[in-house]
Amino acid sequence: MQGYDKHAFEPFAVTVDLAVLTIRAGALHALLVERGQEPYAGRWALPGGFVRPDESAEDAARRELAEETGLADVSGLHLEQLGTYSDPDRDPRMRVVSVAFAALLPDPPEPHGGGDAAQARWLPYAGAGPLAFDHDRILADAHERVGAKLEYTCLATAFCPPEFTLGELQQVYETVWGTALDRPNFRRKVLATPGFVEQVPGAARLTGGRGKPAALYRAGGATTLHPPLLRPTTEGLSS
Amino acid sequence: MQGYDKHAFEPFAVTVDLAVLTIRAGALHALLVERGQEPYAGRWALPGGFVRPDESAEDAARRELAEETGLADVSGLHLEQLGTYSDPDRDPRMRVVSVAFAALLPDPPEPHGGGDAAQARWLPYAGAGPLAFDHDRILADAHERVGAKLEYTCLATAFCPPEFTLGELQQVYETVWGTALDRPNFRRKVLATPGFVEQVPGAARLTGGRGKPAALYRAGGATTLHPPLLRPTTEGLSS
DNA sequence: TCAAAAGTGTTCGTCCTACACCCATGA
DNA sequence: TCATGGGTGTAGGACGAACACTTTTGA
Repeated sequence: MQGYDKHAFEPFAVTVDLAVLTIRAGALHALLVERGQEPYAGRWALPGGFVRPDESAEDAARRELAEETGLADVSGLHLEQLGTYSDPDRDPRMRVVSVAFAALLPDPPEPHGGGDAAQARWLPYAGAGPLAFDHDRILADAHERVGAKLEYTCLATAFCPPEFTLGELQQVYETVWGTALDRPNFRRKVLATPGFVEQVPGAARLTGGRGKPAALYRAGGATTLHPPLLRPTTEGLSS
Repeated sequence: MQGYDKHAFEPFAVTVDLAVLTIRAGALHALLVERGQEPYAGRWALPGGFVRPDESAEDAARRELAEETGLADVSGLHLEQLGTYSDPDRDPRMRVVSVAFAALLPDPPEPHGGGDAAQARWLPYAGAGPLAFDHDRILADAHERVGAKLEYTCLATAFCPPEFTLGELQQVYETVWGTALDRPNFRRKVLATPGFVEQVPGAARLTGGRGKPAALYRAGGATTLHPPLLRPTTEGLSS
């Protein structure tokens, strides 16, 4: 640990990769870009890019998120660091260390390739692979992380528009977890957690064309969920 | 995203920082090194170092862990990526992106500075700060992460020697969480989780000099804890 | 015989689960 | 009037919190 010398070490490129998730038509979708050149030409990949000299990885991720989605304001979107992928061989061209992020957004606006990348598209999570580089693993890690955080945080509202019904909120859980939930119990659980959601007074909306109009809710101030909303026995043990 | 050019971007240094935690004398301790030079000369810092060209961040972290603790075999220790800290100003000398790891180990052997760094020492977690760079935040994030993972994983055994008593396991929880737990209930909870611990047949050990000898247990094969062992109401809400 | 620590039993309340049932709306 | 989805009620069981109690050791 003698004095730093900018050339005492092999230079690393530092990038960000984004696992941008949303729920469309009852299925989990991810935002992907098609690679035009080698390596992995023609394969789908997570959007991402270099971290610039004057920004943090978080800054870079939000910048890329805005560029790739084409959204004017991404400041309210949930963006969370997933982890860093640093295998020496993950990019055959050179040493690239990538900080991966998961981003969650509500109703999916069709993206336009406003940024430097090729056209980005929403593809169903199931059957999206195989992706370029180690992006299959990053995307799977993002799914796993989000699924786990639904249990003990109020994250689910990040998938919903500003005003949503409890049925839509439940669909978030069911889609990410891939399981069905009991509606009455889900409803009670959510409403019993102070600050998870708050009702929009007097508002209601029809959902499936038919049926009773559903009351509308907004995300509340709470971030954690005590007690947690556990997904039905992932593994075959107790309870 | 034209072809990569090794000089098209500002070079980044990539390092690892380690939050090495243990429990000594009923208190959480962290392994720290004293800085000899500016910046932050004389301050304590987390051990760490550069990621080498041919290794991943995980490789580098385990290598540093061996060097700093002086342990011959660190392959069994719990080592987990915490996150990446990439604020452009976090190191005044140059752009350093650091991948932080949390490591957990049982009974603390006094480290010798076998590596390149100055003597590393175990300091109590409480009152360790202020540390150099953003290491206060990294260390706090490690504590928070470990505390949270105790709830829903079998991580606590990583703080224990190969054979331990349930009382010692309970001390891990109480020390990390800073709360007292009911012994009978803790015991039942742990034993009711298949694969959390398995009893060493016939073995027993005196703990406090007095009292009934405690049965010894080994870590089991399970990694997750269903249902979770929640810490007593962190925040003042439901239940 | 006392203190200390391990280990067992029991009670009581709360939460979760599972259903059955009613309400409002469009076709 | 029927299908569809929102919303309420309720009985039973599992689980956790609290605490009394027994057991085994060293002093």
